[in-house]
Amino acid sequence: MPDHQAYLNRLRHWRVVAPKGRVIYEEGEESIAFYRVETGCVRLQVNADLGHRQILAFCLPGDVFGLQMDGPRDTSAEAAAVTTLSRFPLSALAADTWEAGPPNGAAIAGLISAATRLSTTLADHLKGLGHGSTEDRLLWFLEWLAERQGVSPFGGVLQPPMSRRDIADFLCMAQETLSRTFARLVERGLIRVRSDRRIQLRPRPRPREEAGEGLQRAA
Amino acid sequence: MPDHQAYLNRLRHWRVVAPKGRVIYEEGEESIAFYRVETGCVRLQVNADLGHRQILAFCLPGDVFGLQMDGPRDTSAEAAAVTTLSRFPLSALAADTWEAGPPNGAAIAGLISAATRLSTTLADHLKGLGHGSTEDRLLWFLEWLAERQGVSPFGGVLQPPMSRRDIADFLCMAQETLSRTFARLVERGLIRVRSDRRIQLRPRPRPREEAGEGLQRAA
DNA sequence: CGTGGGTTTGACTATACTCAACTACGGTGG
DNA sequence: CCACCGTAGTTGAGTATAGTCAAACCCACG
Repeated sequence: MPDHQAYLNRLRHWRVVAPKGRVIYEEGEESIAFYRVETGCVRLQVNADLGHRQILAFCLPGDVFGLQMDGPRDTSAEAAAVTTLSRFPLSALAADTWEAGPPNGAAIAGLISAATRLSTTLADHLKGLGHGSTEDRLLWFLEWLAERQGVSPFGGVLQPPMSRRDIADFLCMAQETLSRTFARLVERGLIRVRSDRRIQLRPRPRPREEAGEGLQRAA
Repeated sequence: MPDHQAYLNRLRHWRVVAPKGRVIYEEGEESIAFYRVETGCVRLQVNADLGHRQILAFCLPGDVFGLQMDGPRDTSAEAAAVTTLSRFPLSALAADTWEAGPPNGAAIAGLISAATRLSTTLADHLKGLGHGSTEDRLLWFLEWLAERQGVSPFGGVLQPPMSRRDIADFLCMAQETLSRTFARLVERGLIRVRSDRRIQLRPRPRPREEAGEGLQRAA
């Protein structure tokens, strides 16, 4: 759907399939290719010692990641679920290998657009973490996922492709806290968790007077 | 110093000066130009209601920001101090306006590199916020600033161009907490705060055995 | 039917936030 | 020159939120 896809398709590339957990590249490696997610989910992350992880971004179908011209990777990329990718070797960006003639202004715009999109994603992430309680953060995440999966934020059913551990590391909270936060949202009637780990977003929290605790209801 | 600067200089651009607090652009505006910081400091931020701010990035001399081909700005940009900028209208990216002939592979690489650098910055920010106490976060910030200002992380003297309020909003903590955290670092001998708001980084925290609590040293 | 990973629950603690007052500094004007 | 004000920053007290450690749980899989 986004414009830049058209230009990417003119570059040399091919499909690869990554099973869940597969490492696409690791922090510190030299960059030799970039990728577009076709199906599944990739997480960009940094691994601190002792299993402490920080997930910077989830890449869903259509997202381009790993696009940097030089230098070592600043994150690792791993498949958070079984994933198919299009792999674009960086060498394909050399002007003489373009299949459809030399790049024009629009093509450049498309590439920059692709490169920029990750910035937007990261910026959104920072905004989401920025302030707010754990509930706010989780709701923000669910909303984001709803938008990306094309389901209504009111009543839609989400199917998160990533584990709860992943979500916790993405939202910068302990997985226990995430679990409790889910429970609280269920209590408040904002979501319903299905047996198969799918999540139904509930329409309106049914305006109750719980908000005004001190209020006396007129009899 | 970075490669992409050379390619940027071939684009049409001019200098502008922004006094402290000046708004360069605002969230939601259409993008018509991008910028490079020459001197001073720019903050990229989102303004929530009620003065709640979240600063996504500080741009120091050499940094390029605002480079996106279309769509509304996803952040505001304001001068955090008196700042001089180079302004590049987006129209300059149309191939026919290049002053030194049509773009080549290297030029494209340079532009993508410029676009990518912000991603790296945001990624670093996420890593910094990720985990760690307020002390960790502040130390990470000071280290970053030291590197950007080219002073030694051991004994160097920093001159933060931004206010403490800005730093607090950048590190996602209340300004009171930031103040206390500064105090704690001073107490621990890690930094010294000069009268003119400059900060001296102290060499070594005097290696104590607190780190290896459980370790037995072979006699 | 047992094993194991992913997830949930419980009890306790610590860290950082809120509200609030107070201080230090710089500029402005009488 | 000094009094005044506004902004930026600090300090204090109390509280709440989320982290840690630990154990139970559940479901998929062999």
